[in-house]
Amino acid sequence: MVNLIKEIPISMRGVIRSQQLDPTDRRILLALDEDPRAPTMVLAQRLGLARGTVQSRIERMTASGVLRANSTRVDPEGLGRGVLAEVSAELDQSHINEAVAALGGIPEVLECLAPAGDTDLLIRVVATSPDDLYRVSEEIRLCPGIRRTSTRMILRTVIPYRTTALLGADDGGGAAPSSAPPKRRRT
Amino acid sequence: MVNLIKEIPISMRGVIRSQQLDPTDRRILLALDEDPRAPTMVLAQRLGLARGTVQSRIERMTASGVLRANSTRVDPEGLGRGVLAEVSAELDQSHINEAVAALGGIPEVLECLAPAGDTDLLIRVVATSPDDLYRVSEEIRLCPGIRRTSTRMILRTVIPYRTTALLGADDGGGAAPSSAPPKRRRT
DNA sequence: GGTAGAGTGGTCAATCTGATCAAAGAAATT
DNA sequence: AATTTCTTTGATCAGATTGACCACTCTACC
Repeated sequence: MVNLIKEIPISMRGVIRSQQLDPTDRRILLALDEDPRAPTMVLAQRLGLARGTVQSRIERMTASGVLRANSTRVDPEGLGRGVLAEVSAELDQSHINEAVAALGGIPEVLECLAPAGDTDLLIRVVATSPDDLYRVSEEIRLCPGIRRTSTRMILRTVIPYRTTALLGADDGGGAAPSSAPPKRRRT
Repeated sequence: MVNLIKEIPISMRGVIRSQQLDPTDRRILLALDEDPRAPTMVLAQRLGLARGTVQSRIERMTASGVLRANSTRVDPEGLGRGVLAEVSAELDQSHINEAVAALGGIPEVLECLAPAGDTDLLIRVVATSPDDLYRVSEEIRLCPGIRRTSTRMILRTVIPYRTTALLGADDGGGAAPSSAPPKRRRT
């Protein structure tokens, strides 16, 4: 087991994000779900906002990094990668950077997370077939710094990735959570 | 343990997708990473394609379901959900549909996968804090049909979700994998 | 009260759009 | 190989939209 927090310098999660989405941003994002390329004029009319507001909000969100690349919307199945799997990996402490760099060089590696607990990395991968998954898993296992891997194939996506419930959460403003414990009223 | 393949009717993965992205689609998607709302005129010029082609390709991809909702691009951290975790859950076979429906009703549940192996569901969740994560995990645990859960907090995103390597893979056409075993040449 | 930032509505020339068309090219079928 | 079907291309047009700019208003903060 290794401590990845200090050892891995490259991280999106470790970057302090200055932008929090306010209700207007979120309304805009929900509207963009209908048509991600809708003209700002149309969005403004639909949302009852000034056109300049919609424009500047979209620009700001785009510039701030709070939105991932558009290509993250692509279903890997559309690229012939119908098999999804999660690979757990234990790392060798002296080759952490090489391991991560090597993993980043494998196209089928979609994402790589460092969890608390009994494994060092959780790697989300895709493949064209179970046999191809074996190949990808081997490729991962042979990365420098990878000591041990375990592959778990995903049989079904029961609830596809979604954020609309978070965006639509009625929580009054900024980043306050909608599902926080209710405030106690004085009685 | 339960067999989720037959029991869960609602699934995106189970739907047969007719659209496979060809090299032109993929070039367009890579160009859209620079600016997801770039005018088709500009994209066409950059890609050396007719404007009508870009337009019809984007329309086709949009209509086919091969792209997820735009809101999936949102980093939950921008919504105050800075804590990410994976919850493993074992299900009670007689309440599977209720379990899934209940999970779908929890805004912090981003995604729900059914893996092969020793657990029934892998649930990706977010929360505002570790304490909030405890609350979310409890909410999940109390869903009908959930028999046992285990929560693993993600400490760091080592490689953020990305598909560009798959899109940019030089594999000649359609959905053929670029990292498939090389064809044996006759010698 | 003063200041800074955000939102509003308006303006303008340039750019873009959706829709349509005919022709050419590419792919699929017979 | 010939035929059919599909896709791409380039062109056209009136209307829509854009980026940039402006003055004004509103809101939040000091």
